[in-house]
Amino acid sequence: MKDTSTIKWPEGLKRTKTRESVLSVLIDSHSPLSAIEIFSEIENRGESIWLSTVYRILDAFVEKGLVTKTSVLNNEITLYDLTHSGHKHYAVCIDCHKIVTMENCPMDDFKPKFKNNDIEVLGHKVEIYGYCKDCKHKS
Amino acid sequence: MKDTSTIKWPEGLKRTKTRESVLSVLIDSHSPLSAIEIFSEIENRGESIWLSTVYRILDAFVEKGLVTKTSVLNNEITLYDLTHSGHKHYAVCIDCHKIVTMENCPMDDFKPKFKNNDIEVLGHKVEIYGYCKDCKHKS
DNA sequence: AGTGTAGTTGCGAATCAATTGCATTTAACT
DNA sequence: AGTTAAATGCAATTGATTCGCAACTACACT
Repeated sequence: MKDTSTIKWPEGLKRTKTRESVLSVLIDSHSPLSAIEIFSEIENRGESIWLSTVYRILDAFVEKGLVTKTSVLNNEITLYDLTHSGHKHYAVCIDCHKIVTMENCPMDDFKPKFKNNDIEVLGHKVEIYGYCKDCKHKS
Repeated sequence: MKDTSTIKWPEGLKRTKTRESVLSVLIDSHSPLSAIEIFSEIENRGESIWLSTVYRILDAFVEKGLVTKTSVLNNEITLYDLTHSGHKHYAVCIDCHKIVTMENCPMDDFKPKFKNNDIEVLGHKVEIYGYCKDCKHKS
């Protein structure tokens, strides 16, 4: 299991074996993972955990800001990733569901306009979908 | 039931009573609705329909391009709306879930950047979240 | 108008991700 | 080491959505 000491452990959460496992998997991953992928990876490593525990741990991490929850493709996929300093957006392959990180953000110099309602904007989400280079040329 | 004849009926779909009902509710609505909201509205009008039928009809309409499916707030809400000529994005109130349409789109003059992967971009989704003016000043 | 048939719906059961309840276990403080 | 609130194992449940199948109906063709 990858050392999780590089991450500052969130206050108020006990440092348990299952939580270390989940965090470790997230640290090792290059891209966002689903709860089931995290669960499977932990089982593959020979450790034991319950899926409901994974969900509970992810919820706790999200609440502490350590992890960011994102969903893409109109509900089909919910993913979890370590919260990165600058926020990120993703492009998703419609076919193989590969996730590619966007390097820039369209909202950086953009002011959303609403007709008469004013909205206190807290955040935004941008998702791009299409085909990755591997899937572009399938049958 | 509102007259649905202003909308060109999609080819290959039989014009049935239930489909007219669903379309009529969508025409009457000012903003996107969930499947259950559509179902309830039809029941409230004294007509009878099954929820699974609503889903099937919405799927068919989406496939024909008549209706657009959107989900917001990280999976919590899936909404259906008549497809508008120009595409739309929404701002969602985190509290009351009110939907406000954005008048402009940040992607209009924006080129997404990816490190080494190239993506054939087919579309995008932008979602803004925050508090609407009604919820801004709650306790 | 009557008939054939593919498409559609009623209805219930099934699915799937996610959540919850409760008894047991454990991390962390004294 | 003892105490306790928090965390987990485990199973059952929820809630949105989908599926299977028999009955029905819109529509095309006599």
